[in-house]
Amino acid sequence: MKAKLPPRTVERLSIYRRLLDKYKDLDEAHIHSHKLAALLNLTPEQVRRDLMLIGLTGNHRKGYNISALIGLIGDTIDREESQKVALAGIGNLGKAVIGFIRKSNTRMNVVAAFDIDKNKVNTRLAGVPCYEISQAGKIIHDEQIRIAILTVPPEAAAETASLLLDSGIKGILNFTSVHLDVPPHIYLKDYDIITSLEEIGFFITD
Amino acid sequence: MKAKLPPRTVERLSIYRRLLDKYKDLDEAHIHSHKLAALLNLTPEQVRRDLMLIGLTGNHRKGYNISALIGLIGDTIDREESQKVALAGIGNLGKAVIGFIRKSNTRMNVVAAFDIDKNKVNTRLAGVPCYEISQAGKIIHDEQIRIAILTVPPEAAAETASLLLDSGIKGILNFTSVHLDVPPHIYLKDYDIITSLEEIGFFITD
DNA sequence: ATTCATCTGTTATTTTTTTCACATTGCAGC
DNA sequence: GCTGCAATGTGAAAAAAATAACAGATGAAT
Repeated sequence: MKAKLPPRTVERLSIYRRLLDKYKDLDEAHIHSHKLAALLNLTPEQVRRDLMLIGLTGNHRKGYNISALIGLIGDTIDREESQKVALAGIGNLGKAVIGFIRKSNTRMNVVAAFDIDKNKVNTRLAGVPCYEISQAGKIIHDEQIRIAILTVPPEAAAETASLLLDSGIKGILNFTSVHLDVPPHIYLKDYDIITSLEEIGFFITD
Repeated sequence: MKAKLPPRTVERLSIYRRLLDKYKDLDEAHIHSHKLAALLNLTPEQVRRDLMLIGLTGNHRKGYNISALIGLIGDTIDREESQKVALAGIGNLGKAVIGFIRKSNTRMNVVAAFDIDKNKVNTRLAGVPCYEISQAGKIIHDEQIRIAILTVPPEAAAETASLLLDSGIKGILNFTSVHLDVPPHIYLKDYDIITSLEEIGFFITD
């Protein structure tokens, strides 16, 4: 499996799944591309194309079977049963992210959190054990964690990132506004709150 | 001014400015597209084209004048001196976002925060006054706030969003994983942490 | 059983975004 | 003042993404 999919499609698949997860308890067993598109401000064509790309075939009259859809998206974008994630930086943002992940029913699983503050260490945060950052190398290696979330202050970003990469991390979700210099085989995804805000500021119409 | 720019370009312009803001204290007065591109994992062509689109002309030998660049980006993507922003939902995430914005030197300015929790109300959070959500309509209207950040729990998302829109908000940065149904003239930007994580999970290579 | 409206699956088209390629420019060094 | 290297500026090409268009399928209605 695991065909080469466009990044945008992968993003949307994740969104479809999460939306439909809430939907599946309702009466309907099927959903039309129109409906799904309307719920997500997309076009029906876009939805159909995405589902076509993962090989899902819907019923020409009833639409797509919701549970089949959820299952196939899982087969396509998930890896093992659950993927381990480390989080570095237990501030407000770090805590918020842990809470988010825990509440969602993703297969992403935060198994360790790190900070330099010794007061935060050796506790549990929403079930996640917190360690001192100096132990990150060992724990990430031992637990074979591949994905890290970076929520440290900007001044610690570069150093922490390089520590994470040395420990075997392959993908980073970077919340700091610092631009990280990573080797090409590392998947880096930046999220920059200020940029998003300024984009909104530019595009809103009075 | 305010020509029609591609959304991606606007995003990058915001990033250029923030990066160079840190740079401008250094010795160099100019920067080459190569250098800027390398710092941000972009291509030099992309940088040059973005700058071309806003009408910035660099020196063929020395590159782009940093302060001219910062100034012109400001003229292009900023509106007035500062743009007022409201934030709804003073949890960990809300606090983190307020901190982020305050530390960055953007012209975006969070002038009011709202929550239902009466304990959080009538205090100040990093200088931002906190009000009960019931006052949002009045305050947003009186202060002519146009942009809102939504960091409430998912179950309150739809209701809060519609309250914000009724109060005159034109653009929303949505951190809840709930999909909001907004009229076409509203600029909505969703940010979905889980989706980003799952995207990383899909694209990392072992 | 047949018609019909409507939805899917997919090819074609358009639009957007990125990359390529290269003529042009400006400064350093001779 | 030349000469040449190393930038920029930009049209053209390519790639990626979104949209349109429509043939074929299917269940509902008659």
